Amino acid sequence: MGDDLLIQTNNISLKQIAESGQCFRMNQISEKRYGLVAFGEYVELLQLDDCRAEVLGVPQEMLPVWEDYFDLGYDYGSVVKMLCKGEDVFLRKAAAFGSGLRILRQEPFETLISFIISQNKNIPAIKKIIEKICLTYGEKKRRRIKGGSDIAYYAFPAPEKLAEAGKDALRTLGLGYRDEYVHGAALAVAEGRLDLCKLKDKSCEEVILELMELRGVGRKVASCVALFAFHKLESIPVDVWINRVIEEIYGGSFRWETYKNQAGLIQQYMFYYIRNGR
DNA sequence: GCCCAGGTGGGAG
DNA sequence: CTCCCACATGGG
Repeated sequence: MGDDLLIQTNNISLKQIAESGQCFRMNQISEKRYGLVAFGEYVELLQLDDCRAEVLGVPQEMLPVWEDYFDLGYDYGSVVKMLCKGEDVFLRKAAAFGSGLRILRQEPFETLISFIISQNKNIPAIKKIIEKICLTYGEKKRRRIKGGSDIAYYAFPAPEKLAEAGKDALRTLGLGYRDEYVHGAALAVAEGRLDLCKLKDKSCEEVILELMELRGVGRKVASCVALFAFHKLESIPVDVWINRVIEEIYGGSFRWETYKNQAGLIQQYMFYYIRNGR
């Protein structure tokens, strides 16, 4: 089986994280329960109360990885408090509304492919295609979570699998014109031209520029990978929603420099609030 | 049937 | 530099 990881920290909301648009394989099962596939494992997440959550089905040796995944070492409470006390009315509301958000440390390759797919697509469509990719090319596994039934799930495929698949086969999954982008990125990683492991230690801007070498990866997608996989909190993905905030709330420009190493997190509060709050 | 989606690449001005 | 368009597909 596996052990269960009890997470005790302020500012954790599974609901908010699942709806935050940073991950695409975290799905609600029931009121306070979510299912998630990552690191080739299926786990279930349980919201116990405002400051406690539980990860069910974690193998012993994977405990540190999952603690890392949920970024337990970072004090989100202090950022929320700072914003709620600040003068920016919009950010005050945004931080209060999304106070349970966290920036996950997701697997780089999966994050890269996911956000290549995300371009010009809405979140439900993105999730559907990713699931189809996993179903078609990912390894099939089984797992029983305590108090649940036997679950079959599919890991996110390795770069080699998607590289071998070829873009014509990928097209049939509904990727549209993104087929060559996905295939090209998988090939670059599989052939070692792009070493995702090495990016981890580089600066935010270096990560973004290197990822932008890939065809189909612009600044927005690269920024998402930098933020949601490599945890570069100064990375600021600017999409149609953030542009909408800047236009409608801030009259055309926003001073990101004010928030430096928290800019990416600020961006996430904005994104979540404008889409789900007001 | 219509509009739009966590954009990008390419070209024109 | 900024504007503008095509791109393939599907959700609401």
